[in-house]
Order: sequence, then C-alpha cells, then structure tokens
Amino acid sequence: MKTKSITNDERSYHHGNLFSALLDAAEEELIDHGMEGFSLRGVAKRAEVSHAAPAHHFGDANGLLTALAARGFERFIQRQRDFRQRSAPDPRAQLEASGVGYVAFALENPAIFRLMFSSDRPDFDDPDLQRIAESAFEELVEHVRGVTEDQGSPKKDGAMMLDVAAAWAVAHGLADLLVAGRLNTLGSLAPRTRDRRLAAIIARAIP
Amino acid sequence: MKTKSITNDERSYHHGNLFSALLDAAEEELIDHGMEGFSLRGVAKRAEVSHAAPAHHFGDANGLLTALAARGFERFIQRQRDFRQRSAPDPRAQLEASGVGYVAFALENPAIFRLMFSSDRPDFDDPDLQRIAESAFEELVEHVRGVTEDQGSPKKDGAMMLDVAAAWAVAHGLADLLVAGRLNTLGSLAPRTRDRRLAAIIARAIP
DNA sequence: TACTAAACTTTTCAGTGTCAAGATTATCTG
DNA sequence: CAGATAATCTTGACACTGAAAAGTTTAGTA
Repeated sequence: MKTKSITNDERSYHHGNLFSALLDAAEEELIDHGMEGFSLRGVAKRAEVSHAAPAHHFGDANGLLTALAARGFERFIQRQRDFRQRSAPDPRAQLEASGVGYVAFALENPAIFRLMFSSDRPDFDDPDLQRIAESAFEELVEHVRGVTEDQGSPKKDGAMMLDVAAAWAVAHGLADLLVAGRLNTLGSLAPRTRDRRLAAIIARAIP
Repeated sequence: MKTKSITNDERSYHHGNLFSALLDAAEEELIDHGMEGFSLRGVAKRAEVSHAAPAHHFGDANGLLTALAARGFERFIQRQRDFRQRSAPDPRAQLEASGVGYVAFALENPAIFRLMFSSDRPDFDDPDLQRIAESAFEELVEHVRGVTEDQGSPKKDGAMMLDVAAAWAVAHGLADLLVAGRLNTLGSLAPRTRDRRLAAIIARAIP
C-alpha cells in the first residue's frame, strides 16, 4: 500500500512530490509575472509551502530555473516531433516541420522559451540541462543532414554546419521576434496560414 | 561663462549631467552583472550619487532601462550604417551588410542587445523608444525593397513583408544565438571570415 | 523500537525598489 | 538685485526579496 496519494487533500508535513509541484508553480509564476517579477517566495506560496522549502530540492532560485529550463527542452523536442509526424515524410518537409514546431513551442510557451534562450539565470553547465539541450541540437543536425544528403552530393562538415546555422537561425529568429511581438504581420495571422508562411521562410535557409 | 565644467572634479550638490551619467553607469552595471544582477542602487553608487537620485530623471528602474534601450537602438542603427558604407553599393550587398552590422552590434553590445530584444523591463510603449525602434525597422524595410525592386518585377506588399520577415529573422536569429553562445561553430571564427559566412547565410533569406 | 537521514519550517540578515519628506541649488519674475 | 519657485539631490522608512542557520517533523532502516 502506498503511503500517500498524490491527490491527498489533507497534506502532511511532507509534501510527497514537492519537486514537480515546485516546477509547476515556478512555470505559473513565470507566466504570470514574467522573468522580472519572478519570486522564489511567490513560487513557494503557490505550492503552499514555506519559502525555504525550494532550497532543499533545487539549492537556490537559479537551480529551480535550471530544472525548469531542462523540462522546457523536453517539451520543446516533443513539440517538434509532433509537427514532423503530421507532416510529409520527405526530408525537406520534415525539416520545415521541425522549424514550424520550433516556433509553435515558443508561441505556446513564451516564458519558458525566453528562459531557455534569453536568460542567464539557468546554469547551462548543469549536466542535465546540457544533455537535453544538446540532444535538441542533434535532432536539428540530423534533419539538416537528411535534406543535404537527399540532394545527391553529400556536403563536407563545414558546409553542412553552415546549413545548420542557417536553418537554426531562421527558426530561432522567427520564434524570438514573434514572442517579443515584433513581427505582427506574421503573428496576427491565423495559425494555419501563419504556419504556411513560416514554412516558406524556413525553406529558404537551405537552398 | 559656463557655471560648471563637465570634467569638474569637486562636484557640487547638483551633478550637472546626471541623466547621461546614469545611462553610462547603467550600461556598465548591465555589462558587469547582467540583467539578473542589475541593481538601481548599484547604478547610483557607480554614478556617486544617492540611491534615490535616479528616480528624479527616470521615474523608476524600468524607466532607466527604457532610456538605455532607446540609446541602444541609436547605436544599433548607426552600426548598420557603418557596415553599409564600407560595402558595395548594390542593393543586395547593402542588405547583407545591414545584417552583418546587426549581428556585429549584438556581439559588441550583448547586454544592451538583450535589453532591446529579450527583456520585458523596458516600456516599449514609451514614445521615444517606440519611435527609434520603428525607424530601425523602417531602414530594414527600405533595404529589402531595394533588393526586390532591383530584381525587376516589383512585389506586392504582402510578398515583400514575407521577405522582410525572412531577412530580419535570419539576422536576428544569428545575433541572438551567437550572443547566447550557442553557435560556436560560427562564433569562434575570426571576425573577417565569420562575417563572410554570416553574409552568405543572410543572402539566402531573399531568393 | 531506536537511530539516522530527509523534508520542511522558522528565524534572521543583508540587500532591493519605491515612496515621502527634507536639504540644497538653479532659475525665473518683480 | 531680491524673493519666490522649481528642479535637483539626500535621508529615512517600508515592505519585499534570496539565502543561511537552526530547529521540527516525518520516513526509512537496522
């Protein structure tokens, strides 16, 4: 018999799964107040726990944000896979779908996206975060390679890294500008037509 | 006779040009401690002034950062002009030079760049900031138009906005990823060869 | 059951942004 | 030139923050 149910209302001294509860609370806090208004004590209050409790699981505030960024990368990778699955199987369509998924994740999780790419609070030397971020990068490289190999003459490493940089840069640039609300000609479109335009732009990155 | 020299060592009760002195101090603070460690009191200390002095010029901390972002956009625009002047006069070279200047500014002023594009602390509804940011955007549009008009058949507005989005996104994506240290295959190159690669990538945005 | 480690709370401390009130200097008006 | 007024800057206070230290409760284990 389990000692405790997760949905236990009468909570005892020990929370049971405070680790993930704090991650959820931190995400809400980030969504509501942004990176500026983020407060560790606010997160603790959300999780109905004392303000010093998070320290035992994450060390300090940046530790919590590091773990949150890592969880963000998992969702980020998953979202790109979703888009690829619903897309045509040829390498070019797969790469474009990855890019559209990249942007979709950013628009669906703007606060987390900024945490992952535009903040110096997470510790990017953290092994967990580094590993998951690297595997996101590797998936990108694989799909770029897929396109260039499909075009007959396989490229050298240097030339392919230029393609990787190009593909990554467009997707990331679109995502970041849209999240910042600076590309409203695209951002205000209906999702379906918007995604078509995005795919068209991403397609230019790799001739 | 001027009442006061800027280089006056024996400073009196009134600073004389505290406004710009605070901007300088804020930039240093941002460079040294990043957005996370940015402290209004730290800025005041740098300017050798009491902790409440900035309020009289900028209202609150975000007001100071708003003004700093606006000054950043001026430098941003100027840097792109620099690169265009040293480049060939044909429209395509001009657009590429703008993009390379975009990235160069970001690499030279990473803290300010992030303040301008990846922070919610500046008030982007502020008239001064909005005006200067918009004029940066307009210069981009002009140079994209220059290229497409040069290609014979002038495009419709919608099609050109797609080109604008594409050109902006690559440049911005490259800049943001390089600032974040995530494109080291490019970032670790010598400036001259790096800029050549950058130009090549940017060139793809507009077929 | 007793011991130990883990999970959480309480207390405390230095540092932060902002507000209100006071001190000093510049500027404008007569 | 004098006196009023506005601008500039300082001081002091307050509520809030992240972090460290020490104490309390529970879980796991032998």
